[in-house]
Amino acid sequence: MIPPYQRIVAEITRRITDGELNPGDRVPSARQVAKEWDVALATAAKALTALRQEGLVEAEPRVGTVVAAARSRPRAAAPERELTRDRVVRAAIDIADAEGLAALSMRGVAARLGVAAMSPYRHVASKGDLVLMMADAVFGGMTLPARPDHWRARVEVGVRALWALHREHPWLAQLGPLSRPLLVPNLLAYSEWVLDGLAGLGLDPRTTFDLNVLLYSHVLGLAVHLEREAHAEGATGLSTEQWMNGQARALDRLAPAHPTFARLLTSFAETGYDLDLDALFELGLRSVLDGIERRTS
Amino acid sequence: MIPPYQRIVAEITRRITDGELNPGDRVPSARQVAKEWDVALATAAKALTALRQEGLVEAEPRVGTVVAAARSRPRAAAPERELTRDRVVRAAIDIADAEGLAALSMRGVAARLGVAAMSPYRHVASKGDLVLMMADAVFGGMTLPARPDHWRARVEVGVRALWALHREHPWLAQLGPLSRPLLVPNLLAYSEWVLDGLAGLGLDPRTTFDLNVLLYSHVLGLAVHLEREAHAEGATGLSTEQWMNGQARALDRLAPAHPTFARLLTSFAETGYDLDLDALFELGLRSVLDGIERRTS
DNA sequence: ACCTGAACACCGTTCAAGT
DNA sequence: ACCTGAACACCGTTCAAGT
Repeated sequence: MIPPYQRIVAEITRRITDGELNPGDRVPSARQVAKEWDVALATAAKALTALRQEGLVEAEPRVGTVVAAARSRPRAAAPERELTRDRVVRAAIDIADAEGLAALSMRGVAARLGVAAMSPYRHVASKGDLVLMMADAVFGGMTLPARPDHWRARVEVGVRALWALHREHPWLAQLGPLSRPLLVPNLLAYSEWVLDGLAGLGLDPRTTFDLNVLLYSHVLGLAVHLEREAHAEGATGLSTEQWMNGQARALDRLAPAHPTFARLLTSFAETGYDLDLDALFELGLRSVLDGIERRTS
Repeated sequence: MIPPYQRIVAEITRRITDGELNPGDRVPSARQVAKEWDVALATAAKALTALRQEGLVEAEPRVGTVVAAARSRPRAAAPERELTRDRVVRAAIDIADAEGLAALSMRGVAARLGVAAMSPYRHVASKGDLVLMMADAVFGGMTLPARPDHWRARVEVGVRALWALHREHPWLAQLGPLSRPLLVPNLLAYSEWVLDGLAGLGLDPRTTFDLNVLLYSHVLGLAVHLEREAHAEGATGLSTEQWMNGQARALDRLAPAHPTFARLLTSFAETGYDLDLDALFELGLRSVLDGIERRTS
């Protein structure tokens, strides 16, 4: 008995080798696979993951899953290249960027690098260790411009850079408070920048630290939505809009008990409602900094 | 070859049956177990989990792990009580409250209820389904007082209740944006409350929805810290203070590159620094509401 | 029909066997 | 000595065998 996901893998492999699908072409999404083969979304996702690990397809961040270029296909090749900690960390970041932190496994990292399952363990102590190194690596790539003079401009620049980093790597929001920053040395550069800005206010050390945490939390709270937005569609197989349409009947039932919610929601019937997280980020940032300014003046 | 964690289980079981440890007494913490048996913290935690699943010990939320009362010990007993969806969901909430969402497993739920591993599946479709039901159950228990007249008081009361709920059930922060609230009907009651408050401002529907998301994110961003705080000690085996002391040398090395951070941190040398998340929550809430008020006046 | 044990395809990690 | 396959103790979930 061949498991269903292997039948899907075999068929998509055939389409690629037969030239029905060419490098760069989108392969069916998990949602489409689920429909076409009449399987659960989890099974469809598994099939796509298997194809990805074989190097036949690649997750193109803002496009979907596409057929890999022929020369990148034998990913298990190039075994002469030495396995380094850096390559392990970078492979893990690639996986987390494309598929989320939940899809990151030590075995998956090894497969992506074409090495034995245990080989990464020569370079990282554990999965938790690897995740800290991933965070350190992306914080190390954070770019902060020339230091503005005014405290508020300094803080804004720093927090915006943190938000931009979370946009690029939404899995950062799943790491938690990083309350022990010395384990992620490159996070210190960010903290130093913001604390330096806040220090311009001459508040007591405790309040200064607190405000740094509050601003970090503001980014975190909104960034949590980023990862879910990126993967929610795959999980339910529906876009927010489709889902809203489908729930219209349920909404009618709920309307009597939730009049304000229902009234507001119906006003989105034509235009739709999509969350502008960037605007919310700016609104929250401005509000908090205004609040600080009012407190100290 | 007996796995190390089983040796630990056997020894602690002996201490309980021999009366060295009595109901209500604290058993060694994961940290203490790790030290006493010279094993990794993961192994120690595993031993305690096994004892918990046997019903010999219980996680007492703000105390630690204690010996269970004799009569509650044969937890696998009382099999005559029918397994219901409600009991499955409640057992899962208990586990998540005591040990975090990461420690929640379908098999663990079944073991806690003394039923076969597959029995819970007769009442929930999947683990994801169970988690949604858990969220719905705790949102259903959320208490909102009489409706204040002023819009701002209404919003404050609602958001504070949401924060209180996250304090009680920190795993709520791991659920993500819950951007499809109809799947968690009881969350709608909260949204309705806050939207009703915000509607008092007469803003356009889009901004009203946005502000609801911003306030929700504010709670989420800070609540993320709650779960980690609760479990960070177990994971590293050190309190924040112990850890800070231990890192003093590392700090000295980093001080030249991070002068502001180092200067602020040394000022905590005697008093220590502990995050007052409740104060930060209030500060952020006030700032955001002030910002809204200023925008609309 | 209802319930559940066995099985499958995963995990992270340990450890000893291979080179 | 360095590397890695086999093994262990888990997962969530499917499915067929048991009652």
